[in-house]
Amino acid sequence: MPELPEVETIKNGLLHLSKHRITHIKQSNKKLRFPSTLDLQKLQNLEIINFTRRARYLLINLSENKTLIIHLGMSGKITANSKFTNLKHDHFAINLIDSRTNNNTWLIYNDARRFGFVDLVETKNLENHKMLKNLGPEPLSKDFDFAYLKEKLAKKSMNIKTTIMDNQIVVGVGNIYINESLFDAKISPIRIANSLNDIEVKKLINSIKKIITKAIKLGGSSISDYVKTSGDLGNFQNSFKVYGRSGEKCLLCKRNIQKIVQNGRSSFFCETCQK
DNA sequence: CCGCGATCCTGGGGGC
DNA sequence: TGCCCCCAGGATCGCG
Repeated sequence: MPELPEVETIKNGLLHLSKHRITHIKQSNKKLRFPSTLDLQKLQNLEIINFTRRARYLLINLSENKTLIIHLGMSGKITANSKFTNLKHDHFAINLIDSRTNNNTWLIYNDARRFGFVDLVETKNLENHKMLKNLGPEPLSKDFDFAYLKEKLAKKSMNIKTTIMDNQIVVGVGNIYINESLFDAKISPIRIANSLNDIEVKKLINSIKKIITKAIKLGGSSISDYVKTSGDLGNFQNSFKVYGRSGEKCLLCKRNIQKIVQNGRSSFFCETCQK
């Protein structure tokens, strides 16, 4: 799925649709992650105020104090098109009109695996939504700092990789970016979280911020499903140093990159460079 | 409270 | 071409 850089890129690709008015909505009857009790026709005639993001959730702030929450699961895509052609796995499509120019845009949500979801809430209740209320800090925020992470890791006896992927510790760092961040920090994914010393905690924070920042700059990582709202691919996949490179040579020491499985997810790392 | 595995889905790729 | 198995940017739930 899209991790934080992919959702941030999608959000940025939609900003020009702020101030547009919703005129038509198409919705399939397939369930996404949750059985759909939401009737998107409620969106008719609402105006888009702006687009924001929290963790991996795209938030569309609407008139009448409503917010549409969208999560892309593993394979969700959002594109902005001049036409709606109802492709396989299109789950909803929202027609937007720019009142100044009468320009028409379809915002289309497509998700083959249907692990994503959509919900509509009163904006004042947004932070209390069950999917949002227990989230940790944003990785690029000041709150994600040495003192915070040191305290969190001290209580964790599982491996550092799985720990960082826990959204209650820090949000949006998924399987690609944790693998890349641990390589950058030269820390092995199998290290127990509470065994990291102060220098390692600082390095890990710096590496996560650096990798996430670079990935946003490059428009995210396109492996199989992810595309930008324009339909174009992201570029960070060309910067992978360990993710997906098992059996290939480490760019630093030339030994082979290893692949192991931790909590059901693949981990890629260099046993020589990461301690 | 913790760690771990199963689970929700479809599609692509490799082996045979 | 086809079948079968494994794998995939996530996150929750239930078990011991």
